[in-house]
Amino acid sequence: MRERGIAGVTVADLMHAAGLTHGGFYGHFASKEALAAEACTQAFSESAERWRARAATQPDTQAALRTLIQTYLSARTRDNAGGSCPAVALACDVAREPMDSPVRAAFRSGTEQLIDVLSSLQAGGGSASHRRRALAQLSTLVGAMVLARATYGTETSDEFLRAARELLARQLDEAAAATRLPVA
Amino acid sequence: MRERGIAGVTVADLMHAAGLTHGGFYGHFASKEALAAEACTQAFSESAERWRARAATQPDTQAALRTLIQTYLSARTRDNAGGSCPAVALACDVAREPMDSPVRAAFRSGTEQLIDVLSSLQAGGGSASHRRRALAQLSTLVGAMVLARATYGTETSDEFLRAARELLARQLDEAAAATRLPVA
DNA sequence: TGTACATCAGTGAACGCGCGTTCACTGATGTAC
DNA sequence: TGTACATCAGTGAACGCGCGTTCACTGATGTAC
Repeated sequence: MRERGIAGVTVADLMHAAGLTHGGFYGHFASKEALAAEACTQAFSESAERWRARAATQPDTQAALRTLIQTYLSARTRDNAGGSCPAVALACDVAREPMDSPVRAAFRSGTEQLIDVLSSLQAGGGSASHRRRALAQLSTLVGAMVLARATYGTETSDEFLRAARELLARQLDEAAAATRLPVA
Repeated sequence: MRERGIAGVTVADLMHAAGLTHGGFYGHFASKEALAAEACTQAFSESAERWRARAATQPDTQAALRTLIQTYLSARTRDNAGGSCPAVALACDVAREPMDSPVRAAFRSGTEQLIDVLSSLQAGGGSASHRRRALAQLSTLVGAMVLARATYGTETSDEFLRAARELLARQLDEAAAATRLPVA
């Protein structure tokens, strides 16, 4: 679903992939929409968990954040739409869902999870500033990936990833410098 | 089409909006896909032209860039999906199009137009650095807008816009300072 | 252990709907005489 | 000016297809006696 979008996956496809026939679907889910919402929730949880797990292997939060950025904005992630961040894959779909859609709700809380993980990796400053930086970083991450995917196959695609990586890295350098020399 | 996505608009809708019946569509376009490509091209041109026109009313490129960022990342733009940046509205759709799709090609060259306008508003450094900064800025702009639209109706939606605005503004301040005091 | 029955996940044909596309036709417009 | 004809944008019924959803049915599993 992350790869092809919600509308791009049919109930028959899904059931076939599960080794079943399409008729049995409604024994498991009330509707395709209900499944989409659950899939969305799960994809975000998995993503957030993976971020946390990878961060735990790093010496400090700064290194963790840098690694996350490098991994996220890689050609490998770009080319693997099916297994990567649901925020990128589903954001546009969700933006067009009706306001009361369960998929929308799932996206909302999923996004908050990612923001929380990113916030927890910020250094220096209070929690409000952590959240602000996390939101800005997530925007850049998601934007660069969306644009890199849309321009896939061109040089510009790689350039988007590289430019965003550099921007975020430079920003971290400056934040680190500011922490070491406060108000200097 | 920007508002509802390519698949979200039917040929009958379009023709009805034009005051005609759906049958006549194929007298104007070879297929729905052909129309989508043309609409994409036009939307990007219009967007780039509007950016250029607004920039021309500003005292300098720095002011123009700041104005562009403030206007782009406003609640007004977020709520007006139909009339705003096609990069945001169509990126996800395009990412799922086949590689040889005419819509993809239109998106590609449209994106280059926006990059060129943004590049032309950068101050200091060479053209390679201008392009790099433009790419990073566009990533942040698009990402923040996509996420703000997907989380529409929550406080987080506004926070995305604000955080991205602040990030980009701070970045411009630093670039300006670096230009005034080079290698100081 | 053996038999009858209830349960229920899964089956696959069928339904209804909406969409992109086609096509025979219409009727207004412009042109040739 | 008037008449016959060609052109062609637009019409709207129809087609084919794919999809979400329903439903009567099957057949394996577990339970009660």
